[in-house]
Amino acid sequence: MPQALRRDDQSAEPRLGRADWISAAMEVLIAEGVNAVRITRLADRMAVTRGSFYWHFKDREDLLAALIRRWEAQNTDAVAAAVGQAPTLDHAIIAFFNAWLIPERFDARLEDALRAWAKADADICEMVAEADRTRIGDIAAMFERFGFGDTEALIRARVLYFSQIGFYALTEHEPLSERSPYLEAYFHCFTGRALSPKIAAAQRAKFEELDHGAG
Amino acid sequence: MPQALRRDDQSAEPRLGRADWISAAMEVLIAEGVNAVRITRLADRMAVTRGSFYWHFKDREDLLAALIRRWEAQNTDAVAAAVGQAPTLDHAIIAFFNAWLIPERFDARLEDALRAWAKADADICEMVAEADRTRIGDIAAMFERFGFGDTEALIRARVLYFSQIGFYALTEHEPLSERSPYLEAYFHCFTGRALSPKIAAAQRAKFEELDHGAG
DNA sequence: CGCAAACCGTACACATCTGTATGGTTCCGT
DNA sequence: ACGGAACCATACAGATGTGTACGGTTTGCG
Repeated sequence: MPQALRRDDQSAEPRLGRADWISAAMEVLIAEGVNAVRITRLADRMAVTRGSFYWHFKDREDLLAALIRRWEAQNTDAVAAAVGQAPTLDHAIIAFFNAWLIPERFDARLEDALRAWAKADADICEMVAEADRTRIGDIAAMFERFGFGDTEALIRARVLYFSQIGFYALTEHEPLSERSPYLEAYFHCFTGRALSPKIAAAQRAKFEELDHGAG
Repeated sequence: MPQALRRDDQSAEPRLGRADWISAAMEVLIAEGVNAVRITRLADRMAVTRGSFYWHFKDREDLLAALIRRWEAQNTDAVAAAVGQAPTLDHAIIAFFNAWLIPERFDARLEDALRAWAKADADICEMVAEADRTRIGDIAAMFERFGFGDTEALIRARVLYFSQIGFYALTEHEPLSERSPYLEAYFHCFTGRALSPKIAAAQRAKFEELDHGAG
C-alpha cells in the first residue's frame, strides 16, 4: 500500500512552508506560552510529522527566534506610528487606543506572551524593557508636543501606557459597546482635558464598525 | 556503606515538610511560570528525591492547588484592606500603592504568574477575572466614598488598577528613590486633586525606609 | 529500649519531547 | 518524461518528566 492519499483539509495548501509553522507556533505561544511551543505538538496539530519541521528550521531555537522577530517588528512601531503623527492630542490618544484594537498593528496577546516569556529569559527581558522605554519616550514626546510640561508629560505617558498594558493583561475585557460611553471619562482621566465632541462621535462610530467586524 | 550522613545545609531543617515544597514551587512559579514547576527539578533543587514529594502530596495537581490557594488568600484581600479603611483619599491612594511594595500584602510577581497561567487554564482564568472585578469594585467604592460621582469613580478605579497591574507587568522597575519625586504628579493624574504635603512627606520618608530595607 | 509514624531513596513502567539519519514522495522546469 | 529540489515519513538514540511500589532510615514518645 503506497502509504497513500494527501491530507484533504479544507485548506488549499497541499504542502507547508516556514510561514505555516511560524503562525501555528504563534498561536500556541499566545494561547499557552513558550513552554507549550513544542515541535511534536505543532506537528500533530498540522497533521504532519516532525520531518517537515526540520526541513524548514534548524532547531526549536530557530523557530522561537522567528517569533521574536515578528514581535520586534510590530508592536513598538505601532505605538510610534499611532502617537507620532497625530495632529491633535485628541487624535493621538484615540489613535493610541485604536492601535490595540487591530492585532496587525499592536498585538496585545503577543505582547503578553513576550512578557511572560521574559520572566524566564534574560535576553527577552532586556528586549521588552528596551521596548517599554522606547514607547514611553514616544508617548511622553507626544504629550510635550501638545503643551504639557516635562514632568506631567512623562507621568501621563507612563500612566497611559501602564493602563493600556494593564488593561490587556486582564483575562477578561468588556466589549467595545460597553467601553464606548466612558470615552470622555477615560480621556479626561488621562489628559486632564476634555475630548472634542466631534472626535468622540467619530470614535463611537468606529467602535460600532469594529464591533460588527469582529463579533 | 549505610548510605549515610544527613545533608549538611546551612538550613537548620533536617527534614522537609509540605511548606518547604510549596515555597520552592512558589519561587519557580514566579520566576519561570507553571510549566517550569516540575517535581523532578524541585527535588534536585532541594537535594532530595521525588520520594519525599509523593509523601507530602498526592500528585502535581495537589501542589499546584496549594499555590493557587495562597494567591487567593492574599492579593485580593490586600487591595480591600488598603482601600477599605483609609480615612482620606490621600491615605487610600498611598495605601494602595504601598500594598504592592510589601510582597506579604500584595505579591505582584505571584499575581503576574497567575495571569500567565490563566492563559492556558480556563479555571484559573475565571478566578483571575473574578478577582479583578472584586478589586475594581472595592476601589470604585473608595472613590465614591470620597465624593466622586458614579462614572468618574468607576473610570478612575479602573485606570488606577490597570496602571498598577501594568506597571508591575513591566520587566524593569525604577527604584523608589526615582519614583519618589513624581508622587504628586501621579496622585494628581489618578485623582484630579492635589496631594496633601504632609502625607507626601510622610510617604517619602517611607520610601527611604523601604529602599534601605530591601536594596 | 523499642515501636510506629514520618520521611526519604531506589527502581520500574510509561509518556513526551528533542535531534539526526535516511529514504521515499511530490512538484516543477527544461 | 525526467531529474533535481523541495518536502515529508519513519526509525532510532537519548533526555526529561510522571506516578507507583516497596524498602530503608530517622524521629518522637511511651
